[in-house]
Amino acid sequence: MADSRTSRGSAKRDRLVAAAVRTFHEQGVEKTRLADIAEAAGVPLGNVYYYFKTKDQLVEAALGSHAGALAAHLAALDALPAPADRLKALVQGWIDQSDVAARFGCPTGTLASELDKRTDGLDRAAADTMRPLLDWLESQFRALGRPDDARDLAVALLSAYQGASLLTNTFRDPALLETEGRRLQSWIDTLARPTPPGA
Amino acid sequence: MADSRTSRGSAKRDRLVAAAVRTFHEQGVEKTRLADIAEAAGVPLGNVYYYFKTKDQLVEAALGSHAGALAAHLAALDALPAPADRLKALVQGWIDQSDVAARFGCPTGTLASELDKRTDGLDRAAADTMRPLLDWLESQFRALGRPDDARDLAVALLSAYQGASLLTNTFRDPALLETEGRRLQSWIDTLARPTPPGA
DNA sequence: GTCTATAGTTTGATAGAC
DNA sequence: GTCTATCAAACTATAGAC
Repeated sequence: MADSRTSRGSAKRDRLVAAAVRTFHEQGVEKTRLADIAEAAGVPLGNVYYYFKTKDQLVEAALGSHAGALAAHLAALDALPAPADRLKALVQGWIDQSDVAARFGCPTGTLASELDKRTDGLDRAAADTMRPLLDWLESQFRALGRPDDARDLAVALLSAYQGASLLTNTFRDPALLETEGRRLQSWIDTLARPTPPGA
Repeated sequence: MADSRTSRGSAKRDRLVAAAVRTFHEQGVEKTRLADIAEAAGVPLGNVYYYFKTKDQLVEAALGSHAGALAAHLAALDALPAPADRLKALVQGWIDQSDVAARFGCPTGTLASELDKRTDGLDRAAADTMRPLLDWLESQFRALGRPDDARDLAVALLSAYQGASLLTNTFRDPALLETEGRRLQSWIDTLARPTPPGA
């Protein structure tokens, strides 16, 4: 029968990756045991090793999943005609996820923060996952008529989100991210005109 | 001879706390073994348990150390006459630490991010460490003539720093935090006048 | 390809001599 | 108060039957 194989593996492999993404987000990489992922995916522990030789390979697969979801989301936003609307829609997505952020933080950000502590090759992988978003933001600010400081504004916007996610998580208060998100949306509106960047 | 006892213990205990703060920052809590802290403090492993019954007690002590250092720093900033100068001096301190942030992130922020993943009591302790800073920021914005949105501006400023630290760490690039810090300093300057918040 | 059982390590914590 | 030796639990990873 027609199974749902991807280019890299089976449906069971996909279940394992999805379970890894979810469990790493909720518990962190270090506190997550392979048995947790196996259980979440409904797969016996020993069988995990048929698809992933090491725990690190599951971390890499989780990063790849994040990168794919991000690329798909940005492609959807590109359908909007105005760059300011694209940026504000992105921020709206963050606001809509504020409850998740309050409980577990930003999925990509908390993963990056944890991987940054490592000294093996995986500490640079987080940067590769986040760079496309930063590049996309920069291109939007450029289209918005801010070619000179587009990169700085991209860093400022992504920083504001990552920091607000951290505070929202630490204080378990979704309102922090919601308020900051609305502030960022009106800040984006002011940027179309050549006024100093602000919020 | 006169030893340097604190209210809670001996000089050796202080060395252990200092080593814990440093090692947790550089390696993260989960990846740090008690043997790492013992070695960094020059104390045999078994002796650690005379001062701290569990690893979690060392985490609590590290949080307390962060809280104390923060309180001392804010008290020093209070000597400055103008609230805008206090805020900009705080940001300057962040800029001056950008090299450390590039390598290990914000000491308090990365610790909070990691503790947020826990479900025991320690996940709320990070909030207690960060709240005094948020309260201090709020009082500064209030003194700056922004009583209505002082709390939101405090969240915005601390978020910007925490997020910039995360990006700086992820991309191993101190320039990100430096540029964002300067942007925040000029943003603070614009806030004294009743213009919309921005940077 | 799938799964059970278990080997091999690591590590938090303790016992007990000094 | 200090330190060595070691236990017990947890966890990654593998062997090998099916």
